[in-house]
Amino acid sequence: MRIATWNVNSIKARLPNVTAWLAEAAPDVVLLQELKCETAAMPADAFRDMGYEVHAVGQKTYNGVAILSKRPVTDLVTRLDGEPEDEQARYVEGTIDGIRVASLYLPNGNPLGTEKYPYKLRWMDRLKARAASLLDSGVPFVLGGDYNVIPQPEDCYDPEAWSTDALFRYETRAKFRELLNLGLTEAYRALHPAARHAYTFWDYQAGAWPRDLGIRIDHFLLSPAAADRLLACDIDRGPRGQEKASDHTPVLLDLMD
DNA sequence: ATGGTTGTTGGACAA
Repeated sequence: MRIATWNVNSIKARLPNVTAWLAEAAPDVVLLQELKCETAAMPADAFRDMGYEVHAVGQKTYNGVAILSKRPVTDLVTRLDGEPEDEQARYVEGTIDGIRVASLYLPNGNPLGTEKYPYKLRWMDRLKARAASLLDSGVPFVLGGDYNVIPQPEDCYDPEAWSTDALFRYETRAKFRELLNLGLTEAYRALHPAARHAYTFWDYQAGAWPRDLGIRIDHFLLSPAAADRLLACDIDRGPRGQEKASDHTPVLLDLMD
């Protein structure tokens, strides 16, 4: 099974880029983030025409996640437990061929000193609780998406400059490690321990892309049973260099069938 | 040190 994750920064603005890339990369499952549209406004027909089921969880203007799948998706979950008043569209999860697969958009958390950062940390606690529950269930699972977390200094171009940012500060990385220490495998780093400049996001500003000033924030976290089936995990920088690109580029995961 | 960009939206806000 081939699974892709991609923060598209508006599915409407990115539709030609996304459909062209899907035709070439041919993933069985696609995890999208930052749809920036309401659920009903998701351009689902474009993906159905390519053989995908479409399961979007959207809202106006901000956030929004989706799972596209060539095989049936069952038992959909569309939010994380723990904060019933939270209406941000950041999580969707379903079962595909016996694997629980989630598309998540973890809060950015900037600027520090506002409610945004505590919200990010609480959201990470809620995700950890969900992962613990899935581990208890024994089902293999893959949590993919935009984590808005730079795990290690080698995952950004200038660790010193990022040291006080919500994506990299110590407390954020510690929470991410808590998640990993449940027993999850971060697929890209597990397969490419020495990789440098393996970025998934480059800011639109200040020539970040041509200068390769990026960060690695889009990840796949795998349960032990899913990690046993890990074949490959790679970043495709191609889409970031195209016209009208998202500021993120897709990451691909291959699991043994 | 500031400003630099893109998307949604029709002035900021988010990233």
